[in-house]
Amino acid sequence: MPSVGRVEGQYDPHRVEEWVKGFWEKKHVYKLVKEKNRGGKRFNFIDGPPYPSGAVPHIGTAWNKVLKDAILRYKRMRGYDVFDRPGYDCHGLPIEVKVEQKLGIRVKREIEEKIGVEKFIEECRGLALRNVESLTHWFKELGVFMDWENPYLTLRDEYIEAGWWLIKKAADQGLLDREERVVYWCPRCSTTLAEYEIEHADLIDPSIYVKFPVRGREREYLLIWTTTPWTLPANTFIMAHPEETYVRVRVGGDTLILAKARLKNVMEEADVKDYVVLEEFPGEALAGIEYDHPLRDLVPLQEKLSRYHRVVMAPEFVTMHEGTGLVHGAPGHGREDFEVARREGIDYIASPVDDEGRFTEEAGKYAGMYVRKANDVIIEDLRAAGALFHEGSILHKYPVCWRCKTPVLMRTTKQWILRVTKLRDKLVEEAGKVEWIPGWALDRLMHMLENLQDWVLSRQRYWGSPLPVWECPEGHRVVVGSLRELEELGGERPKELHKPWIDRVVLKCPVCGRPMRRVPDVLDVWFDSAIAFYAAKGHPEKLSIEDVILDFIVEGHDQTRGWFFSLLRAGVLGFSRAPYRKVLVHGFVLDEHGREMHKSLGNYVGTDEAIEKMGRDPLRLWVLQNTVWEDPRFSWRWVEEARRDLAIAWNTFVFASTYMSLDGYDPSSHGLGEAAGSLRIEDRWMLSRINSLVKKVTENMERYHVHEAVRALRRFIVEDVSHWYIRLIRPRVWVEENTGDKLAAYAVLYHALWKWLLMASAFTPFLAEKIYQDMYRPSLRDARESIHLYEWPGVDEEYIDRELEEKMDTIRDIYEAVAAARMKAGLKLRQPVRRVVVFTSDPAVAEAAESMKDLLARLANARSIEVRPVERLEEIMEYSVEPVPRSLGPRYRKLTPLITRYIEENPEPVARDILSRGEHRLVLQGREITLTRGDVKITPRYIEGYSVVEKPWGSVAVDTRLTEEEIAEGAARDIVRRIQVMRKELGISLDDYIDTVIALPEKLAELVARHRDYIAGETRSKTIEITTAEPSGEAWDIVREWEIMGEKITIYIRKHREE
RNA sequence: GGGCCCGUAGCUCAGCCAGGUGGAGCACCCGGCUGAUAACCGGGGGGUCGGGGGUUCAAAUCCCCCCGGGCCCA
Repeated sequence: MPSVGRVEGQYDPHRVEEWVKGFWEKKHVYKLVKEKNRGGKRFNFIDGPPYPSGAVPHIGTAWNKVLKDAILRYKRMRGYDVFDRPGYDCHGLPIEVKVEQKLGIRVKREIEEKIGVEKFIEECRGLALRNVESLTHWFKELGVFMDWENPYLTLRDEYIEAGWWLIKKAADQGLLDREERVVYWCPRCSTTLAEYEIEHADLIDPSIYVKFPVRGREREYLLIWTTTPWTLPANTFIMAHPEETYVRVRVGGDTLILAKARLKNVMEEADVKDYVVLEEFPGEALAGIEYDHPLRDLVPLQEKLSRYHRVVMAPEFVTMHEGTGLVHGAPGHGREDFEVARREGIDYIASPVDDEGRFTEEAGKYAGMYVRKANDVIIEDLRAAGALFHEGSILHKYPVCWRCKTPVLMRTTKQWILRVTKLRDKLVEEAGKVEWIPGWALDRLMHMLENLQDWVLSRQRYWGSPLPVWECPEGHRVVVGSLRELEELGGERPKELHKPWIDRVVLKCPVCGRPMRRVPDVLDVWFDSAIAFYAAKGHPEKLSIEDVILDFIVEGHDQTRGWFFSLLRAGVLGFSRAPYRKVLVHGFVLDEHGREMHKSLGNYVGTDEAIEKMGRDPLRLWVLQNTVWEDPRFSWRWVEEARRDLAIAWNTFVFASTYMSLDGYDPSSHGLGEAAGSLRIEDRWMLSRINSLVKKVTENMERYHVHEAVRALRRFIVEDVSHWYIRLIRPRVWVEENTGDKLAAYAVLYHALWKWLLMASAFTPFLAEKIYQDMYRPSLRDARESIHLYEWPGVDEEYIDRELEEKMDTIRDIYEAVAAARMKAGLKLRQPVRRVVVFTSDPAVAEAAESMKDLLARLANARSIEVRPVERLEEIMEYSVEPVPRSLGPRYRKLTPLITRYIEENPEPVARDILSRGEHRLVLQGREITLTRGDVKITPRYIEGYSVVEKPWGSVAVDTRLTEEEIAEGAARDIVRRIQVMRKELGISLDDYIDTVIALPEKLAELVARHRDYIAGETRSKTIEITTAEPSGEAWDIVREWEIMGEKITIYIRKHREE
């Protein structure tokens, strides 16, 4: 006959988790879980690939994976066949940089010169794969059930090939193009830098105001401000704001043009006090004004540029926060300038700077100078030309190379782009069809789509997917969509698709027949992850649309602009659809002060450390209970708190399983059906609560409010089960015989805990598994190998009784008042009292107290509960009344003492009349006297024998008058408790018997003796002696002195041995 | 500089969408309880609901501005 097994010992996460880990491994539980739903309804999910630059995941990454795990476990429990392949984003500069550091490479060209690309690539791959392996280890440690044997890796040939397909597809639509772009450039490393390779550092730079002479005007100048004098040789135009007001100002013999809003600041900075505003006019009026470059004689390039020199309107780039309101435009050195140049139809983009940051011949006098060093020379030349209005310096944030901290330059280069701007309307439409959780994620994305830029695909690096474009000397171009096409074009399949092997593949130009070589660029890593939605599964030609469109993804809110956005672009490019249906956004884990976690700040917490210190389930519980889309603050204290709550959950199961197994409880023969006739009100309450809980947790999981689901589960086990239900059923469980009453409690507890455990298995899978194996598995016929092979519990609507749940809340409230009233009276809960009176005029409270009288009496340890309307509170009140002579004296003069005495002798009627009617009339010495509120000071108090506590809905009074019988019972319970403490100290098992002697003074002995049988029963005493003398000199296991009701008593116990 | 999010007790957060007497847990102090006890129960101190303005009979809640923090971008 199956019966409930036993959960034992204190909750030790590491002990539990190590065991469970081994169990899952040995029994191949993940595989079994997958097989269970194979072929069922699909849940098409994909893991956003983390970047394997480190070996141990950040705690925020742990959250990311655990969140996915909880959701996928839930979906599997709901019967879905879940696609759960994880992935890694393996290419890119961060890995290249680490390898460069390892190999001692300082400049990019050393890669080819010293190491060779082949070796370099091998190193990059090695580093990526090692980190992939390590990260996978930690994700498994966290209990994340994903297909760790088959992750998708962006470095694999099949993956790269899948990417080629999309580029070909884009090219076929005319969306692949090549054009000049302004990029960040590190002059020391001779390379472009992406945004994420830029840091901002405090730097001191020149801050100069330069006068550009207006063509055809005498001593009239456009005044501009710049902190990068080295960009002046490439000046092409000047930008102004059409809607701002500008002024002509006379300074000395010069006329300067600048924005009115900046005038005061500029003059103050230049320390010019004498200036006269000649004219105000709108910025619009400046449009088209031509000027000459002050350095045109020194810089040959300026000959080419002079035809562009005029003022153009650029409201989006001209601010009134700094500068002069006239902005020097050098499209070769700035993105905004570049944009304006394009808009203005300027086709010559000057960028006279080489790879190492030196001026080229075009810059004339400055040729060969390192640009930042040329600043001083340029300033002197400006001064000599009479063009320098003011020179100062500025401390500002300036972008620097994250690797060598060199200030970066902006420089023009040719880059390959995807013209996604042409797809904007479709992107907007598709983004709107997706369900975003929370909704504001869509706002973010839409904002970005409004400012949509073309996608710069190419990078001049090594470790990346190769751009599949080949060109011949005639300028003919092919885009290769697959390896098959490569071979069809006369190429030989290389060893692998990375550089340098792919660069050796030479094709034959289909137009002119000449050899074609590959454009040496690699792809932006965002392109790699963008195609994961299909590339993780294979080449798109072999996939159906249902394979490709994801049901659900979840990542951090930084990915709105990252992965969510790039997936959307790739989805629309490749399939004219958003590639996902629902997107959940999660937050960032900050340190306990709300700052970002950084290794350099010393506030970094790794997953390894968190697991080691706190355990996996506590960590999981903590991360999962945080509001999904907000940024939680990490502190060890919170994880510790989560651990403590799990300990309470664990103890709940220890309690249940201990008694059930002791009694050989078999749920299959004494289940809820059998218990139906014996259910007490608290049982019906518990059944209602657990089903309400299942409903609530399910609803929240369906809308991906994981934190609400987790909080509800946590609250339920701690408060409803541990703190309340178990407390209520405890006495029933202590009964030795298998009464229907006890079995009903078992059935309910067993059932409720099982449903809870099933739900908890999605969130704290280790704890749930261990409890299942220890307690539930032995009790079930056809038990499954693992708890993770069960379905999500259903809701038994017929058990839900909202009214009962509300009533129980009221009972808890009343009970709190009773406890407070007892405390005021110094009556411990063990001491029975005659009665408790609930005074209320709230029908709901009265109804609850009335209908749950028995339960309330048990809780309150009262012989009876009475419910009365609140007016009758008066019956247990009395009033002390003091006359107020200051009020009486002036009115009644000599009568005052008599009135005073009257009041003191008749406090009750005086108080009642004044309180109820506002006055009390009396006749003294023939004179009618009316006492009102001001004449007396009334102090109400409760009569002796009651301790009363007030609540918003009424009052609760505990009758504190104890009879001898009640005192005797209290004493007996006191003694029972002492003996229990001693039993526990003795370390004997729950079902052992003892022998007991209680030695105590005569006056107590009689009282205690009345409850001799009760004491013996509760303490499992086979023999019990109540005596006033010391017992004979037999051997006792424990002897202890106690003080009860102010008297010394001595208790002797020993383990009972059968003769 | 822009977009989005967050700001409520010492700490972490609920309450806000659908306005109606500000809550929980933790921490602290006092008292109690104890056969799941590193637990639990009762009481206490603790709040300009980030600041200011507006709408309203009524604002933590709705609207506007500002400040601080986070993410993304410039």
